[in-house]
Amino acid sequence: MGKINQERREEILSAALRIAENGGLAAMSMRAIGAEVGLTPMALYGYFASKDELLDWLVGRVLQEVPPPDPRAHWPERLLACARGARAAAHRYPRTFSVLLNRPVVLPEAIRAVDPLYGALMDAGIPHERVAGWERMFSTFVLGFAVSEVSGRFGEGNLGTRERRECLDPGELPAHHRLGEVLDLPVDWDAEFEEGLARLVAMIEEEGAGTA
Amino acid sequence: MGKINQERREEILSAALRIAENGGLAAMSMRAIGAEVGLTPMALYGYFASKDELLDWLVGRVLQEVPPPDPRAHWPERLLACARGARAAAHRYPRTFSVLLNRPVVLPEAIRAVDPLYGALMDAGIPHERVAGWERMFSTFVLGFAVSEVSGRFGEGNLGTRERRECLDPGELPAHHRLGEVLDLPVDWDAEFEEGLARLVAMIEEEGAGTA
DNA sequence: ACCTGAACACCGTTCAAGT
DNA sequence: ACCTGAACACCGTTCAAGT
Repeated sequence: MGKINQERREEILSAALRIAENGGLAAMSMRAIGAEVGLTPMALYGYFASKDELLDWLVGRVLQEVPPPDPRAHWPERLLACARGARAAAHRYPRTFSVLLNRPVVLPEAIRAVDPLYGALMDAGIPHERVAGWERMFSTFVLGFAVSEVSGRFGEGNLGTRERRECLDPGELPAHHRLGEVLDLPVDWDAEFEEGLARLVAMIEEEGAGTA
Repeated sequence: MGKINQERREEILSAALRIAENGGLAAMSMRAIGAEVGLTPMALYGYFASKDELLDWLVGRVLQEVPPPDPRAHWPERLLACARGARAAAHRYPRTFSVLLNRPVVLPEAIRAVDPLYGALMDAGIPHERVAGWERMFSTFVLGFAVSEVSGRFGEGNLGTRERRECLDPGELPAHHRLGEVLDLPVDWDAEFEEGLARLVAMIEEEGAGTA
């Protein structure tokens, strides 16, 4: 077991990432990945037991691109750095990033990515038994926002919203009708992300201060 | 165009949902769906232009199972009802629910599901131009939490966490090491969801009161 | 330790044809 | 309007074989 060429494995994962970003996750077949690195598809099974396992490793590959925060910075800056780094990775790999939310991650890379968050929350004064819960809140917001953004769930720059709204019975959509054109205003996604983040940090500070 | 048997369409979507829940999303092939409703796979293309479009409709099918809140209830209760209804749907369809976060939803059902949230936020006193942003925060939390729960991202009841932690260099995971056994405590997911929800509602109330 | 070729049981989708 | 059968170009994966 185990004595397999690690560099080659990284090379394969990078190829998979490249293919997914160029043609979408559906284009990322074992055959396509193999061709990209100059191998038969069957050769990949020497590095990954199945395509499913390859996808697990791909989660780790994406997580590696979220740089760990500077440990000398104050805890709010460390939280912000993790959050912004994760969102930046989502923008860099918009077609692949959603795997982070879809797969039950049990990789070393996942634990390694969480550790700085635990550290920052403890430094904020959060009681130990509540650190994991706050980390879940924080990462759920960050990943949920980032995935919604790149998957288009938030609407693609609100194009076409108006038309779609109007082809529905207005009596069925009273709130949309009351809001009207306000819904077509452009959105500053950076600002919205930062505002949510700031609120979370403020809540963490408050809970931390209460027990300091 | 358009004059197609709607009941049959619903029947097909229910069959698709059934198959995905029994065997996972990967088992939901056009062939399997066809067989489940007693049709050739090709017959499905009379109802959906492609499997991708069928998946879009499936999002609507799942959203239909989130009951609209009682419009006579106070706005916080309406928000809570929507959130709990969505999470309940996630628990009912754990293997299918993640499609809600992965697909750019442009269906009437999606707009219909959002309308009660817009209404509640306006009744809370949120300025009109900030209603959509608050709705995104709220639904991101609800969907993100629910998807993380059913996809296993939060850890499967924390089983095996300890072992996984220990096979990593403890010097690389200082925060995990400091927290130690606290990380193995059981989690009350209902309570954690409700706590996050309560915080959101409190924040909404605060912003609404500031401009009332 | 690493890779290949042929083969198996599947996919989504098109197209011509049937009622 | 609705459905079928045959066919095309793909899948992931196994297995025996090669170096």
